[in-house]
Amino acid sequence: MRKIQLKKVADARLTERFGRDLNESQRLAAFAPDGANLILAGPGSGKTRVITYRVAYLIAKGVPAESILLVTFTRRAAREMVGRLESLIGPNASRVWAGTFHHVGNRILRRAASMLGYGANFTILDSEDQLDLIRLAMDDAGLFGTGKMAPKPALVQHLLSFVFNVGRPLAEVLAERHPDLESWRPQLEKAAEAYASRKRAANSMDYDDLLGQWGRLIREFPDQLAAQGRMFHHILIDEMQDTNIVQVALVEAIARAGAGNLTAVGDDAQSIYRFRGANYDNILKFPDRHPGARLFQLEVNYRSTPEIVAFTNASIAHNLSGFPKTLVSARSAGVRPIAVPTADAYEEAEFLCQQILECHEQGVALNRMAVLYRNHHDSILLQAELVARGIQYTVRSGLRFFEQAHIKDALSYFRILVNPRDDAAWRRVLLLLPGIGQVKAAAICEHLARAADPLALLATAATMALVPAKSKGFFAGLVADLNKIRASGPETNPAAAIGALLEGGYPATLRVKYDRPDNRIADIEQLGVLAARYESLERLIAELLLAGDVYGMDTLAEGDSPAEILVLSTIHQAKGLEWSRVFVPRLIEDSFPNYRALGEPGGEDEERRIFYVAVTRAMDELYLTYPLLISRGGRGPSVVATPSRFLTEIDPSLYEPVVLETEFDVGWSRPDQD
DNA sequence: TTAGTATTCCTTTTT
DNA sequence: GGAATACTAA
Repeated sequence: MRKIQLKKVADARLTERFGRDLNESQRLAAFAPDGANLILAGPGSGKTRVITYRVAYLIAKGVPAESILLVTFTRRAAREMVGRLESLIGPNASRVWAGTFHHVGNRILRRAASMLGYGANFTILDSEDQLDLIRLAMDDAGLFGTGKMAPKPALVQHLLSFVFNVGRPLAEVLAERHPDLESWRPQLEKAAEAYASRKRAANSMDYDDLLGQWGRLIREFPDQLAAQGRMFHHILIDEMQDTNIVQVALVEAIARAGAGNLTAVGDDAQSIYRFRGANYDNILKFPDRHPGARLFQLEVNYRSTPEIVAFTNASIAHNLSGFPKTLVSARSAGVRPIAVPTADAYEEAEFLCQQILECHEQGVALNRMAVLYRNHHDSILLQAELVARGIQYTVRSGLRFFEQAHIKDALSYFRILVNPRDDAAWRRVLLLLPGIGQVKAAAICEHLARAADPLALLATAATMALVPAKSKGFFAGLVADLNKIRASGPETNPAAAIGALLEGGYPATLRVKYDRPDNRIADIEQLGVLAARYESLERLIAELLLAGDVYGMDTLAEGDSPAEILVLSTIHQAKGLEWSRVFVPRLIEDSFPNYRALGEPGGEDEERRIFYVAVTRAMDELYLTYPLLISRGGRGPSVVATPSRFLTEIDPSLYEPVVLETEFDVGWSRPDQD
């Protein structure tokens, strides 16, 4: 009785909050009954709010938190949802299964690994590791040394991943996207098999396997499917438009096996992950796949001014595919978006900095502004200018923290200890030793892979025979280092493992091999600080690899970014976020839309959706800049750039064109003294 | 076989 | 203007 009473109190408080925080259509969506629900939510329409309130509502109704699966697209989105949920319902929030598809897959597969022929200690391969194995697999399949130009490993990797994520046969994808590679098809198929078996032998999974093996689990083990159906009583999918066929098949199968409660949220106009198999048919055809599904539409934009909303509506209207829709701003009038041509990319960077400083003087904190670009490369010049002017910034694009060479080195030592069959990690560590190159490393790896316990085999005479004489000392050092790390008890204390690594021979290697060694060692020390938060090394490694949004140490250092840091981000990374002032640079043909993307079927529409995502991040002011001249990478003369079609196609009354006037205010030129 | 040098080919976006 | 690849000398 008492328990019911408590719940009622919580319920009443929640109901009050619902009434206060949600509008009518948001409330209807959040309170949607069981079954299949589709919530179409335009930018700024309170999508995140609706999902979190729905979860809170379900829990208040008595659904156990741990029986709710909330799949988001990025880890940042997951974290944000859990955070908001916590403020709504308290610590119960952390019991919800919230994370990316890959994240959830990882959690499930750790438990079920042995059923699928993996050890629970399997490693997750990042894209560089994958490339390593693909290269070897291509060699296995005889793609090299044929006298003909074989496709590049990176291309093959992308191709195989794409084939998996769209769930179509290689032959079909090849015919449609790479007819030039048709003649390589038999070898490519062989390479795909070799790659799969190499991964398996190394007890490793790539990102795709986290979905594929999960799929295999529920296909081949009906009791597992049933168990997951029972386990996930309610499934909510965020950013439905970015899911691919594999992901949707997974959750729909689980929902079908269980209670059938599936809520999908998204906006087809914001589908920007086609390159990895996302198909917005998943959202458009949701009603067909789930007859009787309820449809909710949120079309009031609380984020942006009417001027910005008018601009974004006009932009996306140029896409013929997708649901026609018109967002309405709930805000009072502001200023029109501003379009600024600059002489060249340097002037563009200068203008951005100047404008950012001006906004700052008007009282807008730096973290309420962001520069959002199409390509990571577009940020380089700007970064130089920001440094020159002493403006603090953080970059959310390019190399991720764990992808940096020295972090990968450190992780490889640990990966070996967690999963001694991890071929890619062995290779990396061995290549650090002087006198050992690709060939010797491969020989040693192959020798070790044959053993039941590769670590035990390491110090034997048979292994030493494979090591060239001049490397024997270094090799012994490696063995000692590994033993030392193992002795530090990394299973329970990952921070100690990093301490042990730093006391061994690796720092010396790092100093010889890389520039800025002190920074890199500091990075590894920072990794130790992060590691202290994890209960095991295995956990740390997996989390680091699935933490897609961790770019620099400042993000890693914890918490929200301080107020005085400007955000530089790719548009893809900016999804779901908002800023008072948004700057979109490099709006010229070839850059944005990306010329390569234009060559693909449906490419222009996809690029326009990316543009749409960028401009809909702005709350108050939107700046669009484009250089008139662009230099071709240092060499060759500058060429005249064409302003992006995404700008020129829009009714000029919807934005304000600005002409930059250069003030020649330089100290060394004083006409009066001539 | 490795390591250092020349050369080519780029370059989208992410889990 | 940078990284991955191919080439060449030791």
